[in-house]
Amino acid sequence: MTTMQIGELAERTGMSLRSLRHYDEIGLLVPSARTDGGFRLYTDADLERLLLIRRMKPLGYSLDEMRSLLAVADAPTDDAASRARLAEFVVDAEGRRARLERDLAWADEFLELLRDR
Amino acid sequence: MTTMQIGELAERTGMSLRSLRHYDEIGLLVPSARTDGGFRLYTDADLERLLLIRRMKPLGYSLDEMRSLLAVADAPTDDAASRARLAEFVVDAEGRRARLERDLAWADEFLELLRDR
DNA sequence: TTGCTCCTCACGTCACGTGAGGTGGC
DNA sequence: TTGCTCCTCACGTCACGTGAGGTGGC
Repeated sequence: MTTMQIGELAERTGMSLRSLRHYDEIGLLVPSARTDGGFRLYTDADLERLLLIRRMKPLGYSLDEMRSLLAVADAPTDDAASRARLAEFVVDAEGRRARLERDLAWADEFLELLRDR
Repeated sequence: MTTMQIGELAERTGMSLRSLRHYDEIGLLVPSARTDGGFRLYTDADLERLLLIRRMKPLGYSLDEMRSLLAVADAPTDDAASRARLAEFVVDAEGRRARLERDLAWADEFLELLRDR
């Protein structure tokens, strides 16, 4: 199993070391292993999870909500309750997506105004 | 001169009362007047300024940066130094705009993954 | 006069940033 | 062995949220 230290994970994802340590502290992204000396070791699965987190950030989820969503996404697909919760998340995410697109439109209005000066 | 109280401004822009009071505290958006009793009174010009602020928010400016940018935008157009600073802001804003669009693309990746489950 | 809207403290929160002081590993 | 990377506190910051307790204005 190939692993990487926190610095490599940070560089590959553009996240800060502090953010990764924070995600560990609150249990959002706990490294799969540690060296005897205490260095965090991340696997490719950890990297994938972090990329999911990174994709969720623009939608404005709190770290707590991300943890819930990842828990539901990791749950077995044949569990009815989990499927229902997942469906709720999708509806919510679509609302957030619409707001993000509205934000982009606002930003473009701003750029137009700025260029017109 | 027609004015409005903080509640109306909040409702018309979707901002919280607390945010508007905060913008007043730090000098980002100071109401043009107050009643004798101390109620904030906002003009249409104040509303326009707030709409500008709202358009800047998605680009991730700090409130301090917004204040600087608004100061430059309000400066006379024939001042060479101001024009130069404005041009810098435009370059910076375009970089932020690109990042925002990248964020939207990431969000869409997330939605795809979520729907595929 | 009654509510509804507004006011000012002032402490709390969320997601980290930023040193300080110390140690692990190729 | 040297230096670069990592570690854990722990306080600071930014943009507000959230009461508490009190007052203004149609």
